[in-house]
Amino acid sequence: MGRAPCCDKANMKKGPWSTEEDSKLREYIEKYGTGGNWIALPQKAGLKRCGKSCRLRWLNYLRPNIKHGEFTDEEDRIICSLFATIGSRWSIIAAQLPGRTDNDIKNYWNTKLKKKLMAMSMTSQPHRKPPPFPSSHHTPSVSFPSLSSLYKDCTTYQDPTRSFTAFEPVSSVQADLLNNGNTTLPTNSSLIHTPEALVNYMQYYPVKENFLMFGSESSCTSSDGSSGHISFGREMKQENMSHFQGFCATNGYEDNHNFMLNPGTNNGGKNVNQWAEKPREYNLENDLEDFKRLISSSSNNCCNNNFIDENKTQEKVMYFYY
DNA sequence: AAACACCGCAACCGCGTAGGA
DNA sequence: CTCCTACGCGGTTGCGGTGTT
Repeated sequence: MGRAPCCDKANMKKGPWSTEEDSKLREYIEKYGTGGNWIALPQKAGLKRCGKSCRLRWLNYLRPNIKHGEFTDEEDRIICSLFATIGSRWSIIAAQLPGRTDNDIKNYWNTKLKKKLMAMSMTSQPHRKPPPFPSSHHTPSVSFPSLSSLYKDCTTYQDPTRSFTAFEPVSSVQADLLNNGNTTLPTNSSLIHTPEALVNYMQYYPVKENFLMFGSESSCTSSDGSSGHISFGREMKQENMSHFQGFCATNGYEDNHNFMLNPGTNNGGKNVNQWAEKPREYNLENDLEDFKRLISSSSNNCCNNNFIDENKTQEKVMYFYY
């Protein structure tokens, strides 16, 4: 037995919104507000739309002060940095960018920014042989060089209840979680103040499909990855923080070949907090110089001037190999 | 000029969760 | 405590626009 639909879809209009619908919705909300009830709103406003659809239209398009158009370099930097820190928590990222919606940022990331980062990675490491690029619903993997370009200042971001710093594990709670996994945390690993520290930090990231992993495992088909939302604005729950276990899941890659592959709390009934053998060997030491070079070469530019023409390098930018 | 391919964005879908009954 | 409803989120889809052949 399936989930009950949120509304009677048979009588609901779908697809693009007309200007008439837009103005109806805007006028109603400006006059009466949402009333805290999106389900009832469309009927009151005289719209043949699902409440969810109205909400989305309002939040993503009609709401005042919505910013459309080009993202600035600063916005790029914030997005990348936060993505590296917390993964695909678009609503949280959007909260740091006034006027931007989570949908906007998500689209921007998927269609442009990710490619920019990949392109930059390729220009930085042209000798690398490309592996297959993960499909779009796979974990959003951020390459190290791209992060290095964003690294420069460990920006601190705010949310309603706390602040956190890019590359900083978002909560100390994870230390407890990790210790439960028979691992010893590197002490004082929560902040990275130098490029070298960042490189060292990389040793603690799990690896999947030859990609370094940052933030959450958000492979996220809706059935396996969307659990454990971070409840910013409310007290953080411990299980929610398990997404961040990937930040420092071992006491050193040389000592521990296990990697946290599924840091989520629920993986569709499959293994939870599963430890698995490191999928492949990699020579981090050989890459250190590359990483450092990338850091120094790109630390002053975020996702901008160093980017190559994505249209002309599509073959390249679809791959990144570390 | 037409056909095809690609891209970007708006919108939809389904799930997890909060909160009230 | 359980159930139910609505909300919010993140992943995915589909369409229209643009570029390429």
